[in-house]
Amino acid sequence: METGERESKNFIETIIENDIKEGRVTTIKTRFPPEPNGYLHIGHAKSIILNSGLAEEYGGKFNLRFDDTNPTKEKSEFVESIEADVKWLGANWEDRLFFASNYFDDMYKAAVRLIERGKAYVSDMSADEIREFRGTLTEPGKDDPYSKRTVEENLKLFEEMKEGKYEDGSKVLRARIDMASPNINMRDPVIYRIAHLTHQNTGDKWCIYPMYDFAHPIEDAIEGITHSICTLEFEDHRPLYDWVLIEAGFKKTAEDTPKQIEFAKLYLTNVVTGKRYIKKLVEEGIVDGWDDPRLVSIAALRRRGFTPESLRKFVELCGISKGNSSVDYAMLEYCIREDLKLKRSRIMACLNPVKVVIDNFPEDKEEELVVVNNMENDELGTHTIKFTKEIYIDRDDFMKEPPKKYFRLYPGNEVRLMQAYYVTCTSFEEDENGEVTVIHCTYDPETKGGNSPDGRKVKGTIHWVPAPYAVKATVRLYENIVNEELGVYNEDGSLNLNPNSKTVLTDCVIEPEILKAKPYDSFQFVRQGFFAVDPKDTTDNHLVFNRIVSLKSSYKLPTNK
RNA sequence: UGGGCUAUCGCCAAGCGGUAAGGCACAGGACUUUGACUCCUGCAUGCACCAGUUCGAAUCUGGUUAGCCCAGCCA
Repeated sequence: METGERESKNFIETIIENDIKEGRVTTIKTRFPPEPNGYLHIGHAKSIILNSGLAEEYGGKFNLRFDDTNPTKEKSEFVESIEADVKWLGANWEDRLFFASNYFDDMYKAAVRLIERGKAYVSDMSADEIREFRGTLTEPGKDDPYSKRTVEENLKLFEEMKEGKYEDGSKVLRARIDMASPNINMRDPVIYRIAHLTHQNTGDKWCIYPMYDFAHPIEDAIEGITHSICTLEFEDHRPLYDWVLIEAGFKKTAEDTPKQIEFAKLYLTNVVTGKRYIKKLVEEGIVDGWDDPRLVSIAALRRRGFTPESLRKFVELCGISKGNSSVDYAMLEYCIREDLKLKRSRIMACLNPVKVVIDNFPEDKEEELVVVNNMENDELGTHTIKFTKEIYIDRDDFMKEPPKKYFRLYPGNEVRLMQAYYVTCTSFEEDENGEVTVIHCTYDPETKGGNSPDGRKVKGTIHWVPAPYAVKATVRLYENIVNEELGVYNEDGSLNLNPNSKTVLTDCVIEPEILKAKPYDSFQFVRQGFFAVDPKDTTDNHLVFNRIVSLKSSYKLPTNK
C-alpha cells in the first residue's frame, strides 16, 4: 500500500480550504522556521512534514527560514545540520532558503514606523524593573515611566541604540499597547534589545536585535506566508502577531494573511523529546552525541536506519489537533516496520550463536543454495548461501527441555533450516555450567530446499549461518532513553532514566552476503528485526549494526512451571 | 484565584443537530519455508460531569470539574 488516502482532513486543511474558497488566498505559502540553536528531533519532523505537505497538497510553496534573531544561542553548525535534516525528510524549499537576519533592515524600518506613529518607545528600565512593572497574572501592570518620551526623543534614542552608544541591557524598545491587558504578552512587550555580539549570519553589523514577537510576523509578511503554523504555546501571542502586522502596516485587519494557526506538539509516550532535554543529555554525556541511536533526534533516527517515508507515515497517522497528547511508541514502530518490510532484503543472522553439527552431512561437502531476498518483493532478487556440515543457529532456537508449544529445535524434534533441509536434533553437549556448547543433528537429504517429498510437515523453521563462512559483526541493542513521565526532567533537573537505556553491544554471526552492505544499509535479520549498518562505528573489516526495530513476536516463553 | 486553549475506546483521531469513521495496541481464528507478513473476527447503548433547549444533542445553551500554556531584554 502506498500513500493511503486519508478520508478525513485535519482542522488546518479545513481553514486553508475555506480561505481558498472565500478568496482570501489563491496560492498558499507555508514555512518551517527553526532557530538554529540545536538539532532537530521528531517533533520538528511533524512541523516540517505538516508545512511542506500542506504546500504540496494545495499547490503552494514551502520556505525554510532560520529564525536567527538571538545571536546568544545560535551557531552555524546548527544551520547546517538543520538544512540536512529537512532535506533528508524530503521537504522541498527549492530556492527559498531564508534567514530572518537578512530582514533586519526591514525590521528596523518597521520599528521606526511604529515609533513615528507613537506605537513604540525606548525604555531605560532594567529587566528586573520591567518585570516588576509588568504586573502578575491577576494584577494589571503599571505604565513604564519612560513611556511618555516624545516621538523625536524615541527616534533619536533608538537610532543611538543601533549605533552602539548604549550597553547591553541599558535600553530596550517597547511596543505601546496596554499595560492592563489580561494577556500579559500585550503589556508593552519588548521588541528590540541591545546585544553586542557577533551574529552567525550578519557578523558585527548589528548590535540591536528584534524579539521573536516583533520579528516573526514581519518575516512571514515579507515572504508572503499565508498560513503561519506554529505550536500551541503561541496562542496567546496571536493578538500581538496581528498587532505588529497591522500597526507596522503589513496588513489591514486580523483576518488578512499571514494568519497564525496553532497545533499541538508531538510527544512520544515515555520518550525524551524536546530540544532542551536532548541538549542536556548530550551535554551531560549521558548519550554519545546528538545522533546517539537511543535518541529521537532526526540525526539519530537516520543513523539508526529509519526512513523519511516512515516518519512521514507516522506524522500522517498521528494526525493534527489542538489537544495535547502523547503518542504510543508502538505507532512509530508500526510505521517503520510497515515501510521496511517490503523494501529490505531478509538475511540470516544469529545474535547469540550456538554451533550445530549435522552428523550425517559429508565432512567437506558444500552446497550452494539460492535464497529469495524478500518473498513479497521480487525486485529485491536473490542471493546464494553455502550449506555446510557445521552451522550456527540462534541460542533461542534450541531448548534442552522445551516448554509447551515450543516448536523449534529440541532433542528428538525435527525442524526446517530455512531454505535448506529438515534436521532432527539427536543430542547436545554442554559445559559444566549447563550451557549448551554443541548441538548434534541429522539431516534428511530428501528435503533439500525445505520441502519433504513425503509431505511430512514440521512446525518450526529456523534460521542459520554456515560456520566456515560466518561473518562476525556487532549489533547495538538498546532501548530508547525513556523517563517515567513524558520524558520530562524532575524538579531538581534529574531524569528517571530507564535502566534498559544502556547500549549493549553483542557479537553475532551473519551470512556472508552481508559483506556487500554499506553504511546506512538496512536489512531484516530473519526473526530478529530490522537492523542498519552504523555509519560511524563501522570499519572496513568490521560491521556494526543498529537495531531499528524488532519484529513482533507472539510466542512468549511460559513464565512459570 | 486574570487571560488563552483542550476534554470522543489503553494510545492517536474523525465527527460541526439526525441516532459514535479509521489507525495503533490488544484478544481470538485462518494461512505460513520468519511464531513475521497477509487475511478474517472482536473491541465506546457511549462522547469529562450536571442541568437545559429540541421530535432528536458528542454536536446548541448554562453551570461544574480536570489538564495544558502565559508574568525572558528566549523562540
